[in-house]
Amino acid sequence: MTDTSTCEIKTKLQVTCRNCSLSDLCIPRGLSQEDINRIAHIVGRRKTLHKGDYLYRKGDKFRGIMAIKAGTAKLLTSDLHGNEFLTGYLLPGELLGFDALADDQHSFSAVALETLNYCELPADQLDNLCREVPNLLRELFRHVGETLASETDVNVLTRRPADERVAGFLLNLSDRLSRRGFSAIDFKLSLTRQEIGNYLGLALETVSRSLKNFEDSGLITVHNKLIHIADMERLRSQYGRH
Amino acid sequence: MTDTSTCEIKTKLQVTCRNCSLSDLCIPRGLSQEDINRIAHIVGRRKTLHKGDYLYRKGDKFRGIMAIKAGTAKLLTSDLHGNEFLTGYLLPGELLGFDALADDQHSFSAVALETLNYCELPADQLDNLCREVPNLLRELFRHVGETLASETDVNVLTRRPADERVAGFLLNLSDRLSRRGFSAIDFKLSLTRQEIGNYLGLALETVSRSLKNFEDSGLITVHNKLIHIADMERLRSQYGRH
DNA sequence: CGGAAACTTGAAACCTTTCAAGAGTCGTGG
DNA sequence: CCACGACTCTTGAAAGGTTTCAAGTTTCCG
Repeated sequence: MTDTSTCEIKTKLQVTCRNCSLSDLCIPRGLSQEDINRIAHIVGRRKTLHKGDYLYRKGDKFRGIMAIKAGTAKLLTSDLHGNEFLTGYLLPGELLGFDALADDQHSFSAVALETLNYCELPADQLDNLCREVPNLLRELFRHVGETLASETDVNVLTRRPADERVAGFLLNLSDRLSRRGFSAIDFKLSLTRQEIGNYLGLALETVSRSLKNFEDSGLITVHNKLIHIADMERLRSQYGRH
Repeated sequence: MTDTSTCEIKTKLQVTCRNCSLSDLCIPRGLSQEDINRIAHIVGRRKTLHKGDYLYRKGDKFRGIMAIKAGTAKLLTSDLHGNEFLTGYLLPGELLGFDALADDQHSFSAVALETLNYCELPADQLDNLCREVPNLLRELFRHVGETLASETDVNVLTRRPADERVAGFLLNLSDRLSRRGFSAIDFKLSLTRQEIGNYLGLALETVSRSLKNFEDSGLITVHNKLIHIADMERLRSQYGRH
């Protein structure tokens, strides 16, 4: 019993932004300790979802900005003909919800790719909070800007040949993971080949073949969803874009 | 002499947001008359550029948000290999500069495609102005959201076949023009086939062929850069996405 | 363990690009 | 005002990369 309650206290403590291991990564970067405290009691407690659960659905009213604490998510949208498009892949520490900024309702659906933890900055308190914490506004804008930039990256990437797209995808992932404290050379893809292909505008078979190419060239090793980057230098120089 | 000075006064009056013919379209939408007045004296006077002039260059420090009053502009970026990418095409009444939000320096270059008029909301006054005019903040966020949404649109579009991409480009243009009071069925492309192709991830010859296809099908007529949409219904139903 | 889903691999089909040549458009200067 | 040259656009044919189709293998999960 005491064990359980200790555990509960720990969990509660973890909920606050101040103690969050991701505090440098999601919103609070660039905010003072005082700022963070003020945000902490407004950010909702951490919530948990499971694989396939929706964080929100296309058309939903904007509820707030969400920060992924653990797990990954994908963003989906579709056109009239029923074609589905995977428009985003979110990692722990990344923010989502900006797709509702234009008209207050989401243009994407967000789906958990595995068990997922997140917390939320409620929309109805954003205004007040921004007034109280001036730096928060700048941080939010910066995040939207990053979202915009990453959208452009994919945009530019999909005008390149298949191998470059897949390599760009791996390098982008590697970069984002390492910035968040994960390994830059060993990671697991939560997306299927089909989903990666959808994201990059390629057939799933082409993704498979590109990965094979890289493996044959000694750039990476692939074990199903597990990727190991064996020669980052060469991968970058052959296929890198920045 | 009196004539000239009258003309000058007119020009000066036109400079303020209050009298701007685009007031419903750029920032002030959703702002009260009072709000607009407060913005008006901060927005710089209208500036003029000519074809090929830069509004800003990739790497430039963020100076502020710009609103195009007359003329069009393109957004360019490039990768390490020197490949250039056209990532945007801006019409009168549209805002640009958001590509500097992430790290305070522009990730695109913005180039005038013809004689261009614009005004500017200076970066160093954005904070103060947002404090004074609470609705402005929401408007700005809404605009960033729209920029994000249109980026996604292109993203999704470039995963479709060539004809659909070109049709989507025309429909998008038609829609944006009509929302700004221009004809939805007769308009001039300021971009070359090469640039359209770059924007859509197609060879310039493919753009030319797609336009030819539409013309042969009676959907549009083309006279060099002049486009006339002859059968909007069919164009939409065959190639539309929303 | 068994079935469904995911992945790999090969070959043919298809769409888009590339290459090439000619026609049209535009701006400038004689 | 016409001519010239540069740039843009069109059009055809061949080349090339990616997709589709198909079949077999592996992985995952109940």
